[in-house]
Amino acid sequence: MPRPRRSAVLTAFRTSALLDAARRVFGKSGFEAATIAEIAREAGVAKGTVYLYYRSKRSIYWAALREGIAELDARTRKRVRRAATLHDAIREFILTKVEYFDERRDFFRIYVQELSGQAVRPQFGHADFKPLYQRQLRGLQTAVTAAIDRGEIRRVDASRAAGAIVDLTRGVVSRRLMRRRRARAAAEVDAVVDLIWRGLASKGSLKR
Amino acid sequence: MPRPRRSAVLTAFRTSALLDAARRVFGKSGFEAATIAEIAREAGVAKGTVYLYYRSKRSIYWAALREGIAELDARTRKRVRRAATLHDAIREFILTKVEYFDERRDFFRIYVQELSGQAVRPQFGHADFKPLYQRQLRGLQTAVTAAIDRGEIRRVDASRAAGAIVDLTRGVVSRRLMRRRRARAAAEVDAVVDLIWRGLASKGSLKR
Amino acid sequence: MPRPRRSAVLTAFRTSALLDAARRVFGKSGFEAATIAEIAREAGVAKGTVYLYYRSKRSIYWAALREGIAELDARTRKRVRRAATLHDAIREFILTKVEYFDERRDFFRIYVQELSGQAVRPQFGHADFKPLYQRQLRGLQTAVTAAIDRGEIRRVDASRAAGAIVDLTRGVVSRRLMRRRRARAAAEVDAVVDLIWRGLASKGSLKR
Amino acid sequence: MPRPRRSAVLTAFRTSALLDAARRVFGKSGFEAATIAEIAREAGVAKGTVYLYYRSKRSIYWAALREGIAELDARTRKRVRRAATLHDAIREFILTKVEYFDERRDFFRIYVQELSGQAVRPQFGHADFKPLYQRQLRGLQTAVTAAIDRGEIRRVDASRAAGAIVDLTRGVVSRRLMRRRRARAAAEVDAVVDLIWRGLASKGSLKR
DNA sequence: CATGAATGAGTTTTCATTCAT
DNA sequence: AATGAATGAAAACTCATTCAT
Repeated sequence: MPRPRRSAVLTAFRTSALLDAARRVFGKSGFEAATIAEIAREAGVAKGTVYLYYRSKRSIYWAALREGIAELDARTRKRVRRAATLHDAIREFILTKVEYFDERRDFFRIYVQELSGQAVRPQFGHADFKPLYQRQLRGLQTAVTAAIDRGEIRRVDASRAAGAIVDLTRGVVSRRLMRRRRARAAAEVDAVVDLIWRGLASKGSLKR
Repeated sequence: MPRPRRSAVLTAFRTSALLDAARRVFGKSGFEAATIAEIAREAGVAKGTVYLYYRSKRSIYWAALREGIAELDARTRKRVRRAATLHDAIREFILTKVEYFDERRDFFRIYVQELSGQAVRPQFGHADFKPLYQRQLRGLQTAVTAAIDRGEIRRVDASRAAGAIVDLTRGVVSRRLMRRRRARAAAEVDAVVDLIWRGLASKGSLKR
Repeated sequence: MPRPRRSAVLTAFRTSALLDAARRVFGKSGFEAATIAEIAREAGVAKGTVYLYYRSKRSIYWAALREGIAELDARTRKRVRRAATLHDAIREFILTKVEYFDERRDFFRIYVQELSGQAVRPQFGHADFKPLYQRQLRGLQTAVTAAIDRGEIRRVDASRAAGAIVDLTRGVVSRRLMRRRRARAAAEVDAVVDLIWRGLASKGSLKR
Repeated sequence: MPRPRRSAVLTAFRTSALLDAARRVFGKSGFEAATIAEIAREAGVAKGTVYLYYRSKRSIYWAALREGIAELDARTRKRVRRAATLHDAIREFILTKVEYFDERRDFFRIYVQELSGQAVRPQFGHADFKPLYQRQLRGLQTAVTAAIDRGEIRRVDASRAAGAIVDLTRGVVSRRLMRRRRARAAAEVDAVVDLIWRGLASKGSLKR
């Protein structure tokens, strides 16, 4: 295996600096209001240089988004995989995201806006984005189905359950980031996990 | 004091046509990408006419948003007020929104983007918007607290419960609108109400 | 002689109100920044009405300018005519203008800007304007020539002398209007008349 | 700290071309009627390029004005400083301006309009402009005062005398530029200097 | 590879002027 | 005659993208 040519190292270096900068700038201003000039300045390069690595403003935006999602996805999968029960899997799922976005607030701004955009204008999103996002849903769905089969929880629509977990996760993260002082992550996560867990696991019919 | 405009009717007519057009255009493209020219064309008037009724692009955007939210809020309050139990209140809450946004997909796009924006950049957004949105949360919170006092549900953090209801509602609506063919609203709503209800009402500790 | 038809009265009334308003508004903002809407509002009529009396923004501007100049010209001629000597004629000339513009500051703004414009872009001014303005110069020139013939003053270039009188007049008025508190007109005028008079009347050669 | 622009030469070149163009265009049309597009065309660059060097239409206007005034001021001071007597100082003062504006007619248009604007709406105008202009007046005033002290001229109000010199200068320049064929500068200047000099220097009382 | 000057399409907003009522 | 709603041309300014150095 040839060691990377100088240019590969350089490329990796620039790419990383540019994506960092992009995340900050898009996170601060949103896609439209962000400018290539600002990203370049933030990354410490000239404007033209951005175009040596990315074809367009959109494309650096997608790249930043994709990288963040991929990283988040990787972390999530790693931690969820270790969970022995669905309960723990859900807890790890939510906790991973809460912790990740606590670290990367800027990225959350991009992520959530894009997610809303997706929800709302499916035709627009980048082809790469939806699958990455859907994989999460499918992962949860599979876990839920397995738990049903194991008798851990009652028979629920696995797809809807997965959706609900995702929705509640987003809600927790959103509200955390809106507050100036953030509560301990574990406490907040446990509360929402408790809610969803009762929702999934309680059997029989409840008095309304 | 200027005598009244020749025709309040005309103003109402134009205003309404412009807000309709604004909703469609902002819904399709988002705030930044939308153009006044397109809104004008869509409303069947000349560009300058828009400025006879609204001072700026932002202001017609807010007007469209405000009108939609006010209408949604009114409908929601009316139906929730009639509900005898928290269970029914939650059901009506969600159902009202599902039905409203089924009718007004365009508006959902604006609404959800703005909501995400709020979550993410609270300093932006119009002053009018947050209160209108927070009122919802407080309404739910009050209902939850009352239900706890009546012993309908277990002791939960009312604020978190309200947040969860809002999050799940948004999720349901989002996913409905993403699908080409929409399921019956009632079925979908019942499923999510069931989930949240069990989450709130199930007492004792559950095996994990 | 038929008495004026109603419409003639009305026309006179409107015209006068419009010119007053125009003077104020053009005086306050200059030609470009002034708007027909503001003139109409100031005159207490609707925008469209302005166009019943004047064909265009330029034309109401010219009308306001012309009226002011004509009035100023009339006053000046009347007072200058009475003067027995050139010295008095000059004094009356300057005094009339100082007094007139003390009364009508707004008009001075229009007048002086237009005069500068004329000086600078002769091709632009309205055809009516230059003659009105030149008549002043010729009047002074004639008076100077007569004074030379009478031996009141030394032989000077009458045209240049007339120009100098006009220039100094403008300067006095300008500086008066720039100051918050205005000195007595007579004192200021006498000072400048003294200067110009010595300039014109002193004979022989002076040590330099 | 950004390293110096690649080429200060380029900046100087563009700046100069743009100011030249600005002078021509503002001179032709006045501030309001001039357009950035026309300035750009005149300078042989694209519209956007203007904004690389100046932040706004106003700012290129001020820059053109300031440059012209500064140059004129420098020339004037240099030549006036050399004059041994007030008579010569006045002559040099007027002559410098006549010659300068003979070269730069376009600039005169801007200059005189701005001066009128100042006279008439002091609150507008750029902060830099008034001092630059007032310095002239003060310079003349000082020279007049000194001449009085030396007994060169009679006791006159120095401030008024300075004003008169400025007014007459403007008049001479104006009238020169209005004519198609211009007389020799010296002849015209001498005539007006003679006038003002007699005005200032003639002692005793003159028959009126 | 990197730069940053140049470009010009595209957007918001204003306002003189028209014309149906 | 009067109105004022509607029009759309025009202008300042921004910024993604290109390309000569």
